[in-house]
Amino acid sequence: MGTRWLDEREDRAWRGYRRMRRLLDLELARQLTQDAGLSEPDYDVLSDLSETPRGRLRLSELADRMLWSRSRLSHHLTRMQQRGLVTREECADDARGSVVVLTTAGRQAIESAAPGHVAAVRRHLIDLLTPAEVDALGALSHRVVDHLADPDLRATRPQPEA
Amino acid sequence: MGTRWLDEREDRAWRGYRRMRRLLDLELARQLTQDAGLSEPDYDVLSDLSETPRGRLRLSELADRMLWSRSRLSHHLTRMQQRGLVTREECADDARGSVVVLTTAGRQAIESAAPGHVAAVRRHLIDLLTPAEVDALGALSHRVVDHLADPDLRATRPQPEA
DNA sequence: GCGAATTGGTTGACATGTCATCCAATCTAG
DNA sequence: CTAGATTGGATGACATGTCAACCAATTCGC
Repeated sequence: MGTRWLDEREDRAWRGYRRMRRLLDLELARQLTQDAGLSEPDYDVLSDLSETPRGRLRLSELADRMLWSRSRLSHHLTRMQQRGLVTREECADDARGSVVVLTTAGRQAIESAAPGHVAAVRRHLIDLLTPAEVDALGALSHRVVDHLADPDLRATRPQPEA
Repeated sequence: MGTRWLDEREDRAWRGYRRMRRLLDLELARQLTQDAGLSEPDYDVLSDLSETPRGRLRLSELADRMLWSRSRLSHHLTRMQQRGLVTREECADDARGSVVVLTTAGRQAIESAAPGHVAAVRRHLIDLLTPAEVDALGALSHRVVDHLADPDLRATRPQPEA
């Protein structure tokens, strides 16, 4: 069977998406390090932590939310720990587990970084879109996410029933 | 001045975009390594090279197209060179320069990887979107790219006239 | 209970990316 | 022409990410 290549409009969307991705990343990373001394991964960790009631989360729970491997998170946390942004505590329920805890410095870092970061996200993305485009992006991305999260739908051909 | 945080729909779009990014990356990388033994960066290098008439491009020209630093590209090329996918040749016009050349093996690699890769892009993204959404994504991403590429527009406040 | 399988997390080796520096070739101004 | 600035690219040191192996605590089957 011949390959269905991308037609002109599909190609335009795909190339545009990848270029946008890359440029947006570069700019947001630049802004973050310059204004707050944080990398994007740092920001994401702190941000997810700060959204929980007391700034604490099981390592695996945090990894799942971020779509990171436990290994990656563990490595990253040791680095952030050395900079005083987070600490690890032992887990009461499960002696294997560890709980990641936002330090005061970490809380401060994310709180002072957030306004500038959000402003950059607005300036370089959100505020450039019409309301309809914002909704379209929301709808389309969630559809893609749901699809990728469902192992059955992800396969090339229909899967045998469970 | 208070921060203009993202409202619910903007937040939904922004989070969705980032999750989509991540999951799509993971899946496409998985598919590429598994089916073709290439990483996404490998694929991009080969792809850009193969789009030129004779599979040759100045290193800096390639770096610019890919939005990579020359350093990154240079490192990556030495690795790809060791695997026999590309070679470097001296540049006739400019003795400092070097020309990146697609080898036969490199050409073969991209040609055999492309169909599966495009199919994955379709399956996990393009074919999940309505034609209107494809166009919207194309339009919006190009707008963002143009904005980020223009140093004047990128700044927080209006720049002084040139 | 108890041994086997599983899970949560860490670690080390290695691949990849970034940053600053360096060198040689080119360009520019006088 | 030629000294100084700039450019194209390579390189080494270091930060980050991945993968496989590992260890200890938990869970599962019986």
